Amino acid sequence: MNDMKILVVEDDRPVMNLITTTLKIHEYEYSQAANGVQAISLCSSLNPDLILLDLGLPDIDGIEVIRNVRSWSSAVIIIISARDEDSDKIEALDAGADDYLTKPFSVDEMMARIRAAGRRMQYLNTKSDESAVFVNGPLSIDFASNLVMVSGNEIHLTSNEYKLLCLLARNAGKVLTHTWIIDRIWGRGVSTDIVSLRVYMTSLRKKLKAYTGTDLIRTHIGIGYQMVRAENL
Amino acid sequence: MNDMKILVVEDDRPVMNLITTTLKIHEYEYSQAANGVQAISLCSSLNPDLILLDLGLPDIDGIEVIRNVRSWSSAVIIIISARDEDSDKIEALDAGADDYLTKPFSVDEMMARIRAAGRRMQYLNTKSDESAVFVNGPLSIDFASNLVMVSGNEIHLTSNEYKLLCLLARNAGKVLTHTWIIDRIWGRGVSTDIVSLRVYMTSLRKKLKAYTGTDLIRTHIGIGYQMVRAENL
DNA sequence: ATACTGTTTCACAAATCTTTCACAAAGCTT
DNA sequence: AAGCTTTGTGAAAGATTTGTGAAACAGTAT
Repeated sequence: MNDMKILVVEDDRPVMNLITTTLKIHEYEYSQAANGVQAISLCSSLNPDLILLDLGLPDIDGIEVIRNVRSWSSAVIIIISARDEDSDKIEALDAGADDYLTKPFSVDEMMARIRAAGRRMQYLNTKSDESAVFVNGPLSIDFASNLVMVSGNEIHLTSNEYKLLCLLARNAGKVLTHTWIIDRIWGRGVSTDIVSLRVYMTSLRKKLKAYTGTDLIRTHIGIGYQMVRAENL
Repeated sequence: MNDMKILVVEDDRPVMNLITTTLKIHEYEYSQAANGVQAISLCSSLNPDLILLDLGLPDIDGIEVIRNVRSWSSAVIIIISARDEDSDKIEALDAGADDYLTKPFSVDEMMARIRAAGRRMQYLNTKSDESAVFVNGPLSIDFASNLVMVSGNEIHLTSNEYKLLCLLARNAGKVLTHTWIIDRIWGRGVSTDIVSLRVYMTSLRKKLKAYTGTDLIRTHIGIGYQMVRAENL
């Protein structure tokens, strides 16, 4: 039995069945909600560790559900959205969602995300957020000393590169949208283009890959970037 | 050779081998103990700088080992715990452990934490031990007599230059921000500009480089300065 | 007062970082 | 597979930050 409580929010019966059957097979403990009101209510009574949330609910807007839950829960939120809802997806991530699945999705993919989220959860719990040292595979960041090491070799990052890396690292596993990142590096409302962000991603990646072949940063086209935990790839 | 004595306390042979092999590769000096009694005994005779301690020992409770050692030693204690010893982990941190690794852990992560601990340790040691002589490549500083030597030649520094050098040396390896340095040399809230700091950096560097080609001080644009350890460049 | 030493300021050169741009590469859509 | 969109990347242009010599300033001893 996996020690993670999951709340599945989905109004489409067949999809709900597919999900719950899969969760059952993998021995996860789960509850179900078919609409937004029920989701929020169940969420507060069950306090789940992870929420699988379909954005297209019949009553409340999925984004509102995220905002509501995020205001008091630190559960990992994985949203489920149809392909042509890219803008909703971004809004959801900015509202506090952690990752997403695009319909139609494979159950393998779903399970992979859930496992990754489980590790992320555990990481957040045990590290109590403000650990002085961040470690992910060959990468380690000593926040106290402003030092970044790859495979034991110190690498030099510019101020913006370092900020970018810290954002990704402190939210490892989570998908960060372009605008979210830009807001935090250049400040809200600054006209800086996404083009600069791309250039920084290039040089950051180049430096991180100097001593290892692996690229810990994944691109989500049309959405943003994500640092993947080494054990998930 | 890294100048840190490490005591590894682990009863599981394969894990012990993994750890010691890794330490050997990175040229750390280490000793081994397979149980709590041995650990405490070796600890008092060797007085290690860092202890890697598995919580699940066959004889004494790991927490007791920590309490015992902490009562007289200031060694950095990094505990190794299995996932199901999570509550013990908290107790261990309360008892005086400094950091922890959860089994299974990667050797990369272990090394990152050991290095971080090393940096912290060095900071604490040199800070409290005023009579220590700092040595880094061709540079040596005798804090007791305020004597600075480069390649065996005594050099004369002004008061501010000396303060600056001491800050860098006592935090060797660490990146120090401009404001941090300024606060410490001129006092907090003093309006002294960063321009002066630059001028001091120039003259300090000039004097340090008088007898050696190497520049031990690295500039981090937009951030501050760092004294790099000679073995790292 | 003068010489001496150390500190701060200033102006400009040098180094480095940031942004922009053009085009290649990769990813989606049909 | 073709066409369109998004992302990656090297290089140039632009903007900032640093480095440095020299001058102005401050304090002390001669």
